[in-house]
Amino acid sequence: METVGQIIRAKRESLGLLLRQVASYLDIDQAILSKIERNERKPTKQNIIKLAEILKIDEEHLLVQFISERIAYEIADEDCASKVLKVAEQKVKYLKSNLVKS
Amino acid sequence: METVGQIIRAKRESLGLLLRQVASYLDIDQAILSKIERNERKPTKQNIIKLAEILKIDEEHLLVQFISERIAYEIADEDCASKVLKVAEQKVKYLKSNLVKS
DNA sequence: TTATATTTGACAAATGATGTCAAGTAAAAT
DNA sequence: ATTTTACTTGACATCATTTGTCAAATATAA
Repeated sequence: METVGQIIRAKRESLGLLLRQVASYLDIDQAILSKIERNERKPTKQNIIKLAEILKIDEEHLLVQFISERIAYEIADEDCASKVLKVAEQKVKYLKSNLVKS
Repeated sequence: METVGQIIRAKRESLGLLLRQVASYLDIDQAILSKIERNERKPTKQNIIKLAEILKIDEEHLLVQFISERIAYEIADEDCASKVLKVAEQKVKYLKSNLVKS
């Protein structure tokens, strides 16, 4: 299963872009991008949005991969991980139905 | 839908326990427990485990409520929340199948 | 070798999590 | 109506995590 870092690196290389080019577009140091691609650092949501732009990846798809990856790591060590996700879905539905406009 | 804070407060009151009694068992200030019960602070996982003990709540049930609540708040504002949870489930399965013993 | 690209680790700043404390409020008992 | 008891509130401290910078080390390619 491909990680977000792997997706990014593969796409960046296939486009022939350098770390420093992409990093400068994201306005971060290339060291950080290098670490993001090797799963040593986690990108911010803004990083993901910019990366989707410059690498021509569907933004929602990349965001879904990113957030679900974060959640998966959060709960992978719990016995009840699967139950947690089911209950979370119910809670999300409940929260969305009661969302107040900011 | 009941929050973890509400579950805890209801159970504590039904057992006739005081904030300071339960807080001392958790080894935290009663101010924190008061805030936890009113969803102003988030309990730690250890808090939850101790709370399940002293309040005679099934530990796994309370943990599931706690973790899923955290996740639900994390993603409730995303359009793709439901998709995120589905993908997260796949990723969890993948991670669990590759878990290395510590 | 030289130049270019990437990786690594030490460090710093900002943010968030976690807790203490004491003063404030509310409710109940005397 | 005072006093006591329980709870709430907000200012503050401490510590961990996140997020970033930078320069040296390494690897790759000319």
